[in-house]
Amino acid sequence: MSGALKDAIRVERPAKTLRELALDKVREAIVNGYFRPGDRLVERDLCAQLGVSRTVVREVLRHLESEGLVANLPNKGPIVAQLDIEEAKQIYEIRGALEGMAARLCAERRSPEIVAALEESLAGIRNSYRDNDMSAVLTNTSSFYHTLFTMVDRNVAWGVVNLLTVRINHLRSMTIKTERRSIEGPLQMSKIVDAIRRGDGEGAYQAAMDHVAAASAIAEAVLSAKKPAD
Amino acid sequence: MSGALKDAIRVERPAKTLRELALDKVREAIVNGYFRPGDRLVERDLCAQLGVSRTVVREVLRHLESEGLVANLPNKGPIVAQLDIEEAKQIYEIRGALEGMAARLCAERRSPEIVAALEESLAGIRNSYRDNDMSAVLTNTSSFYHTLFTMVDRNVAWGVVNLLTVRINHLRSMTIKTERRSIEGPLQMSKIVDAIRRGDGEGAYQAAMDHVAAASAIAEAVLSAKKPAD
DNA sequence: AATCGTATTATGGCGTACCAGATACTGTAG
DNA sequence: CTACAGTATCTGGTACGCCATAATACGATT
Repeated sequence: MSGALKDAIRVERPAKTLRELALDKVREAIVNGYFRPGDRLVERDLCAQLGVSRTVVREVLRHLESEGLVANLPNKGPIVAQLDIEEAKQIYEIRGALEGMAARLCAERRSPEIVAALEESLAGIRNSYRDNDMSAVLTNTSSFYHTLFTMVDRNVAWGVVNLLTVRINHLRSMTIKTERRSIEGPLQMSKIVDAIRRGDGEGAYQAAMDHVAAASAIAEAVLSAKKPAD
Repeated sequence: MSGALKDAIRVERPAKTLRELALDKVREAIVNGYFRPGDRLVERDLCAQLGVSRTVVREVLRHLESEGLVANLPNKGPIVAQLDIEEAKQIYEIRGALEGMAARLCAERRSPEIVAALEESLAGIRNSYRDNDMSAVLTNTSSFYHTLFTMVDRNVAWGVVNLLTVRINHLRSMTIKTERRSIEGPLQMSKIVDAIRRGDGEGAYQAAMDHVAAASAIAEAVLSAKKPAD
């Protein structure tokens, strides 16, 4: 049997280790608010809730810690990381720089496939907004940026953006619910696509920056309006 | 006792857990080449070498995995991550974008303190080159960028850059050994400082981009010259 | 009654032992 | 000399136990 083909019939295994499953569960639980920022994450409780051993739980906590989703208080143990407004702004800023970079690269490549793929994602976002399916808005937005990065083979930058994005996920879900966002969001994204279509690197860069800047502004408003009420 | 002062007399403790110590050890061992890319990291061997239990070793390996220093082959276990040239280029590119951003912010702030701090680091680099102390070159370079980011309160971006940098550390130690680098490197960095001094945001951005672009080019040359000989 | 010391509890940090499943290695029988 | 079975190796995962520390509750002493 010669190399290239032997993968074709390879039996697909679950392949996910228990640890990875647990990791996803806990991350999701944090991201979608089941665990609130500041909540303590007691190892033995998590063992019970997840139905896995402490070893696995601890590895998961370590992993989330290095993702910035969990903070570890010395002698007190892990808690869900608090997101302060300053940090959130920085994350948006970084995303702007990287997404702008990717957008510029897409524009410079002048490939119709990229434009097509982006427009498909964009259509998905519009549909999700129309259907009021906010969770779908998030995943489609994610896929929009995913294509933006991967079409120009920037998987590392995409990884970084992803890593940062989970930390502000609850902010994201709040910003997209803002009234004007349902109109302005897709509009700004279509400006990115337009610039890419005309091969306007600088324009694409600016449009991408503008989009996250807008998101950042909304997030800041939301966050500063909420913290005092805490 | 009123809040702001109570930290002043706080007694500080060692606070480092065994896990953190082990993490640093292993990371350093990978970064400075004691473990080579592709080497298997057998858990029980590490236990013996580090003198700690498997629990700790496993958590450390998970952590390094999420840092990208260690890769995990399913059912075969962890190995030291291989750095392919494509990934290295992407990392340099991201650093360029972020360091350029930070440099621009520094320039726009027009603060003499920033310039002073940067020049001090730069002097340190020059001295280290003069003394042929390559390890000191690396730490001083690191401190140069550290000030670049932290002086404008961009600690998140600094974290990202740091995370990425460890992955290309052996490349860094090769690029700085290049003949011309000892002259051109500091020269390019002084251009960044100059632009910041004149408050030229765009110039600082470009200078920072140029610097990493040069590093990237050298790294690519080094890497592609070495891989075939492998 | 206020304060101080002590016991208890909760929890993380760490270690050990064990088992199951996958893989790599090896020696032997045909 | 090959095929196959057995074995060693290693990770993935689990269970359990011990110790240190922090917080809290409680009780004693002045």
